[in-house]
Amino acid sequence: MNTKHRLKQAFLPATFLAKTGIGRTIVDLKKQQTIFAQGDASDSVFYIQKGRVKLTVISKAGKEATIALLGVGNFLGEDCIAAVQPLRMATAVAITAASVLRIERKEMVRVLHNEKLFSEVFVTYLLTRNARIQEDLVDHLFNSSEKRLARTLLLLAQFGKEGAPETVIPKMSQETLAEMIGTTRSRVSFFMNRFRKLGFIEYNGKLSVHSSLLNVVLHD
Amino acid sequence: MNTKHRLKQAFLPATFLAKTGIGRTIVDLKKQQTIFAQGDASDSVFYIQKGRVKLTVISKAGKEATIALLGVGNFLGEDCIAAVQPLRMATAVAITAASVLRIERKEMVRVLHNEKLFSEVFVTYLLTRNARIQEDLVDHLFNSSEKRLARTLLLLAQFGKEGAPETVIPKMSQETLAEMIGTTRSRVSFFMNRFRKLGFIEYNGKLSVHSSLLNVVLHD
DNA sequence: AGGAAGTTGTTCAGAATTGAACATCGGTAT
DNA sequence: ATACCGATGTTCAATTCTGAACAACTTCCT
Repeated sequence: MNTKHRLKQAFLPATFLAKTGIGRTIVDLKKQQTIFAQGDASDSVFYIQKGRVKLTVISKAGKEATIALLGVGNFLGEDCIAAVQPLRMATAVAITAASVLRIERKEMVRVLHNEKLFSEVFVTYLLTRNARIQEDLVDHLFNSSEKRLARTLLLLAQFGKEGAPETVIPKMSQETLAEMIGTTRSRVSFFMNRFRKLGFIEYNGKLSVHSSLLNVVLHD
Repeated sequence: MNTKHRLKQAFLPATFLAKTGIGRTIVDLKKQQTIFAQGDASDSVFYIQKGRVKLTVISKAGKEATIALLGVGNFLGEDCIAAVQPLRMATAVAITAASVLRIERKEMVRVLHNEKLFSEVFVTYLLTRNARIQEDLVDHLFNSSEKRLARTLLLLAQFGKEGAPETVIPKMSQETLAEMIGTTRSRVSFFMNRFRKLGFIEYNGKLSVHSSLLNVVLHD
């Protein structure tokens, strides 16, 4: 394998995102560990290789909102690339043990600039993420908190992979669910029990979501 | 100027986005004209050169929501690049006379792939847009409709340019404002009058926003 | 086992929001 | 001018949501 070929290999996205190097280090995280906090200086991008990460924002009034749950293959803190905002706009916390690749801003810019394949993957990622956030926004514009909860549960059920008709959802407190859909915990508790009575979900230790929960979202 | 130099020139983003060519045409639009509609086949991206465009979504229940107001320098319909979703997820309507560059999907992919500078500009655009949508979402998670209206008016006031302390906002019906912040027209009417009585805004034919409106957004 | 701490089920009064109705006020087409 | 139409101001009952409280239940620690 000649040098040129090795160089090219090194920059296939999958390869790049799995290897350390100049400006790239792997960071292992314990459950509950903070990756960065709202207000921190923002000079690196992360790529999730293992585990799950929660993105939250805290308002002036001190309320906390969860704006995204990210998993394997997602980027994190990518806003810093555009360098408009040199501060983290949200807090990122690992909600399971996790492993992330930390890429310094300069390195990220360099690679984006020099490697077509990587750049392509990243653009696709941004477009997908964009679409998802936009859907969340539309959800808020149209739906009641009951429907938003139903939608969130359905999305979480698909979170890992292609869905079996009933899927188990990772442990998640009602408090967090409330933060995600923008309501209060008591409301979440109320609706969860409603869904349970109607047979849309089940739980004792694990939470499983039936496809029948779709009725809540789809019905006028 | 040799051929190579001309070729390079042609792909500086500003140049590219101003010129027609294979897979690129300029489309002139009258006020109220539709660029694409929710559900249409999605095979091109647009770049706004002149005018303003409204992006709306219609829910199953038939309600309409305005998810973005885009101006010069914004892209439109870019989700089709990732090709995950071959259908338009929203409707785009020119709200002033406008001029947009229509770029076919294939051409867009080609240029993104071949032209570093263009790709860089586009990534920056996506990151900015991402941040903006996310802010909109956070706004919904935290704020009451009164604050959301105030925020929207302030953003509209900045819409064109760097802000004079008081800025005139383009004509915009209360109905549209209601769609943007996710509430009812009567609520918008109510708050608009409140803001007026408090001296935060003024209007007879034109609507001007004072910086004092910030108080509404900033106060606990 | 015995807390301590966190999570969940439940209730409720007060606050905010919705949806619909009706009156008013320019425009503007005939 | 008259009639019509869209946009706006205003009201109100019904609905939904918030915020706070308290008890019951789990988990985890020692």
